[in-house]
Amino acid sequence: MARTDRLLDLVQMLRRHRLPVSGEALALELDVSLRTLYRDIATLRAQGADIQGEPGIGYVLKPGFLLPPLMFSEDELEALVLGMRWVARRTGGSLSTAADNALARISAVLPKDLKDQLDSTLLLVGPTVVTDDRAEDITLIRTAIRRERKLLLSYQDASGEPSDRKIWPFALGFFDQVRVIAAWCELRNDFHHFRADRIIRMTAMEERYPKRKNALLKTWRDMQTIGEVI
Amino acid sequence: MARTDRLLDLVQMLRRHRLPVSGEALALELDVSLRTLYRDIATLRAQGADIQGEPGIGYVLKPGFLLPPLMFSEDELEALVLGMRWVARRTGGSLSTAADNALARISAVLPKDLKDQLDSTLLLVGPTVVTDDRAEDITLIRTAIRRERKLLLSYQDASGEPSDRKIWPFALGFFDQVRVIAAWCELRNDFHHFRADRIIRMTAMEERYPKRKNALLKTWRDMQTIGEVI
DNA sequence: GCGCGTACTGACAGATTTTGTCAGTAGTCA
DNA sequence: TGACTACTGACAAAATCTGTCAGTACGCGC
Repeated sequence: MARTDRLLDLVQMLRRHRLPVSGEALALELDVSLRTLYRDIATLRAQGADIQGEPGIGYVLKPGFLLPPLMFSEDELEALVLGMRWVARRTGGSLSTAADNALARISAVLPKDLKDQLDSTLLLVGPTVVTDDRAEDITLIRTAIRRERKLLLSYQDASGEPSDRKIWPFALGFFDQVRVIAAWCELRNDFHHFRADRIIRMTAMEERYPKRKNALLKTWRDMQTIGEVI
Repeated sequence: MARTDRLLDLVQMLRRHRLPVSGEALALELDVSLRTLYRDIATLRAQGADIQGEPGIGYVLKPGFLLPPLMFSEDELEALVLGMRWVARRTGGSLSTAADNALARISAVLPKDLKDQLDSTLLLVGPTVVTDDRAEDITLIRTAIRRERKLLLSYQDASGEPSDRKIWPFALGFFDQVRVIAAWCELRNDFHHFRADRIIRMTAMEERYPKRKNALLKTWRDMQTIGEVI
């Protein structure tokens, strides 16, 4: 199974490089000939990897990762299906789409009888009563968190008082009725939660905030009164 | 990649047989020698398949399935993580455990940097306000649905009136605050929803109900007023 | 246009892996 | 005990993978 493992390594290498890499460089790193590398690229593409190659430039992999062969139990299949259905119905934007796609991807490689079992999994997700925010905002928030970028908020707090805030978002909490951004607030100079349904306007900034999101989460979790919330 | 494909086929074959199958029969069906089959079994076990083999008996696979190598996008990874977290926190019983396991399984095969990204996915699920039912009941209901077995219910309807019912459960709906069993009720001779928090006592019966759960679901969905609910 | 760097393909022989055969051990059931 | 089966080791044959070489095509800078 040396080849299978090498294919995995190749995907990881491509993931690490953001700029185009030449096939020659990849072949060198994997310690195989260029010809073999081209064959490996072809195999990965056949398996669904979105690898772009341009003559004179090199290879770029659309962000993603390869899962090796994996065993799941029946219960795990049901959990997977229910979870993806929940995300698809309750989050919105690109996350909903991703949940649908993930399920479709799994479904596509399953033998027919299992596919039927998956499609007919009788765990259903009820309709939402959440009416707070536009679906696209979720994507905006997620991107800001992932890239550690500041957000500009026109916010209305519990008392109805409006304010403009610059925040450092580091987590997004999904509650039954509402979504909450956990962030550092520059105005208050402290951690704060922002309910998505109280956001009047939101703008993604290119400015990076000066801490790591994981560090912020850790500090925030250590403050127990808040840590218990999520 | 002939071998990889054959391993997949082998798992499917094992899934189809409920009773022990001899290695010789499997080898014949796969058109390989017995020696090769033993090697394949060993490989699958190394990959995590729970295959039991007993001399003089044959092989049995603990219900499960094998996923071939699969590409996922970053968004799909986030959707997967959030979905599993939701199932783990909000369902209970064996389904929660399955969600945790599924995530752990995926996490285990990921390269370190992706594992970190998975662990630190900052989409969180809020605490539940559901206080309706014991977690084990979910498992009981799921099993009854999967096996198409009747359930005996001591139920208290909306007006508080208690009643004993024999039902044919075919779906389980997850709402924000409550879970609902969709079933055919022998007492009313009609479809009915049963809120899990109004169930006083529940017993799984060995008696099979005389229809297919998918047929019941279809009929039920076609009755639009109810179909809109879930 | 020309040269350079790169992606990509086909052919074929050598290297590597997989497979079959054979031989043998050990466990379970009747 | 005998029949049936899981499992392992060794080794040569078969199949697959790999490297080398030769060639085409595309984009970019000069």
